[in-house]
Order: sequence, then structure tokens, then C-alpha cells
Amino acid sequence: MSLRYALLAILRVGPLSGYDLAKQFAQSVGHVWHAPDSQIYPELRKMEAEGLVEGEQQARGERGHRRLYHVTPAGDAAFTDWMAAPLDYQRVRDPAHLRAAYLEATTPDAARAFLRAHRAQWQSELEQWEGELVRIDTVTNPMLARRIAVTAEQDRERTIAYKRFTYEGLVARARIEIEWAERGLALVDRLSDDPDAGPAGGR
Amino acid sequence: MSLRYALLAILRVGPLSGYDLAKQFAQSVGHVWHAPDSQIYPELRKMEAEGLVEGEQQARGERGHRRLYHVTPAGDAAFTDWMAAPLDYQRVRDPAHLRAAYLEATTPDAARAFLRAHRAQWQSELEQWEGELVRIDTVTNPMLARRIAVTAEQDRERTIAYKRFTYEGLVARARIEIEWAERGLALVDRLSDDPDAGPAGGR
DNA sequence: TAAATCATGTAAGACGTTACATGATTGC
DNA sequence: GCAATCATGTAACGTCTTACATGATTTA
Repeated sequence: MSLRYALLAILRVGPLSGYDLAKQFAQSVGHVWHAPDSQIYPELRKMEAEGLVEGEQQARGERGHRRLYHVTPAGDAAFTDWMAAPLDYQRVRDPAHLRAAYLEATTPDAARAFLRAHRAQWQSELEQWEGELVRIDTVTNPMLARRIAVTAEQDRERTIAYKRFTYEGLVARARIEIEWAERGLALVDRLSDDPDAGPAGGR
Repeated sequence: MSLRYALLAILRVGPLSGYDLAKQFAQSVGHVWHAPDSQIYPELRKMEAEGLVEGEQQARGERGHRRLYHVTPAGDAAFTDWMAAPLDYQRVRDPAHLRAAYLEATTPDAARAFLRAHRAQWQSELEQWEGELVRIDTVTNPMLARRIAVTAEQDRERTIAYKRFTYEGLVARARIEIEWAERGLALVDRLSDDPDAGPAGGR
């Protein structure tokens, strides 16, 4: 249900074709809300049918074409309504913590492999998000630059501050996950050191 | 795809009816993987069709009945295979951070309402998970107690340690989300204090 | 005898994934 | 002329949500 608002957020900056939108999406809001092209095109059509965006067919060469979408007043209202409405939180569904709860059922090696993969996963997210933070500070992200260009000067600080705030949150979460995986690796070591009766445990 | 492994994890402790399983589920693994009854019953049937569990129809009174499920060797193997296989991470899809990225598009009051709700949401999760930590330490959680009862003594420490590790991770994450929301509230205050040209910002 | 709870679902639809399909145009 | 990339999807399938449906048994 959030996909359309992610799309509206981008389109509000200026009209784009589905293709360009998908590219911009991937390097901006896609960092917090992933969507493949195969979901974006149909959603745009659906939004058009509901009057949130308007598509304008354009010729491109002899028989090529593309559809340029722009936000309608209704689309703008839908976006601001969503911003003011309570967010619906999904129920917890966390495969990593599910598995962690049963690590005693596997070998120490498998447990380590899982925890190392978890660390690597979040390390890679962390790098993405830290990269974004740099691009926010330097206004290097193309999406943000476009947005800043159409934003009144007195609103620029706020725009940038909230972007920064968002990515700081993501970075903090990634760090927590990495630390957790590392504590897990230490725990596996400790528990597999003394298999039955060491000085600290066993009974 | 993880639901069946969550179900297997519980059934491995001992046979249960779908009804009992759903209850136990909610107060143990349901803290990390939510599933409604309407998903559990069909999944059990599907798992039975695939030979992972076996259901035994039992009479209950005159014409009542219930179906007692137990894990087959194939189900056990499926579980341990899953434990040893790489976990597939879902792509990021985070409505709260999506909204946070565009808070400049709404009023300070709406921004505050969102951030307070976010804090409340994670505060409530935090309480759940901290409660679980206490029930782990005191072996008060009925699921854990059943599991410990059927676990060889030298494996009990590990079983408890991994449960604790899991919930510690969840607690840490909840705290991070709460802190983030609080930093956000402070940010809204700062940004709405000086609407156009204060000493620290504006231009 | 009425309420609680035991017991098991179905049905419709939204959302998301994966893989595949197709053709035009631009740059080398 | 060929590759890259521009451009837009469809189709099938799986998961999850929400709401509803039904009846039996136990306990107060």
C-alpha cells in the first residue's frame, strides 16, 4: 500500500516516464522501499485509472513512444493525506531472529555461517546508507538535487534535515544488527568451547 | 516461506493439534514471526500433503474431533536443512523510514504525531520482548519449559542462551527505534521554532 | 441454558516475486 | 551492423490479510 506514495513522492518533484521513474526510484526512495519495474509500471497505470497521476503519451523517433506521468491535484491530496494519516505497522516477521532462536538445533559451523551472513548483509546495507548520507550532505544525489532545485529556499534546510534523519536511523539499525551478529559469533564460540562441562557452565 | 519452519520448530518439541499449536505459537515464536490461525491450519494441511508432518484424527466427545500433528523424519530433515541453508533476506520495505524521508511535506503536528506513534509502537514491542527475556531467565514461558523438559541437560544452557540472544537483539532494535523517534521529535521542534530566519538556519 | 473456549477452516483480494517477452532507438 | 539502453509490460505463482463461517464441548 506504500508503493504508490513512494511513487508520488518522486513524481511530485516533476513529471517522469515510467522508465525514468524506475531509475530514479532505485537510487533514492528505493533505499527504503524496494520495487521492481514489473511492479512500478502496473501501479502507475492503476494510479492513472484512479486519477492520482496523468500519463501523456509522447512520440519517440518514428514509432517509439513513452508515457510521461505527472501528479494530479487528487494525487497530491492523496499524498498529503497519507502523510497525515497513522501509519499501519506490519506484524513482525523476522526470519533472522526466527532462526537465531533455534541455533542450538544446528552445528556451530552452521550457526557461524548464518551469523556471518547476517553481518555481511547488514554491512552491505550500512555501506549503501552511509553512502547516501554523504550524498545528502553534498547534495550529490540526483533526486535530492532536483528536489532542492524546485524547493523554496526557506524549506531546503528542512528537506535535507529529514533526509539526513531518515538515513541516520537506517545506519543506526544496521550497526545494531552487525553488533548483534558479532555478539552471536562470540556466543557460539563460548558455547562450543566446552561441549559438556566447562568451568562456567554445563549445569 | 519461513512459516513452516516456525511451525516445525514448535512441533519438534512434541505433537500438538492445530488449535494448541496456534496458541503456543502466539506466545513463543509468534513474537518474531506473526501468523493468524487462518494461515496456520492450511499450512499444516499443506505440510501434511508434503510429508513433513503427520496428522492423526482424534475423537473428542460424541462427534467433536481434533487433529494431532507430529513431525515426520522428513519434516525433521527439512527443518535442519533450513537451519543450515543460507537465509533469504527480503528486500527493504520500511514504511516508517519512507515517511520520515518526506516529513518536510507535512505539518509539524502531523510529523510529531507520526513520530510519537512510532515511539509508542516500538515501546509496546519493547515491553513484549523484555517480558519474554524475564520469562526466559525464569524458564516461565510454557513453550520454553516444555522444550527444556525434553532437552538433554548438557544442551539446556545452549537452548536458553540462544533464546536470550534472540530477544536481546530484538530489544536492542526496539531501543534504537525509540531513540530515533525521539531524535526526530527534537528535530521537528528545532525546525519549527524558527520558521524562516533564525540564528542557526534559514539561509 | 448460556457463555466461553475448543476446533477447523473458506473465500476474496492485495501485494510481491520471478521469469519471461517484445520491440525501438542511440552510440560505437 | 551490433550492443547497449530505452521503454513497457505480462503471466504465474506464492504469501499474507481480512472477514466471515460453522459447529461441538465444557463450565458456570
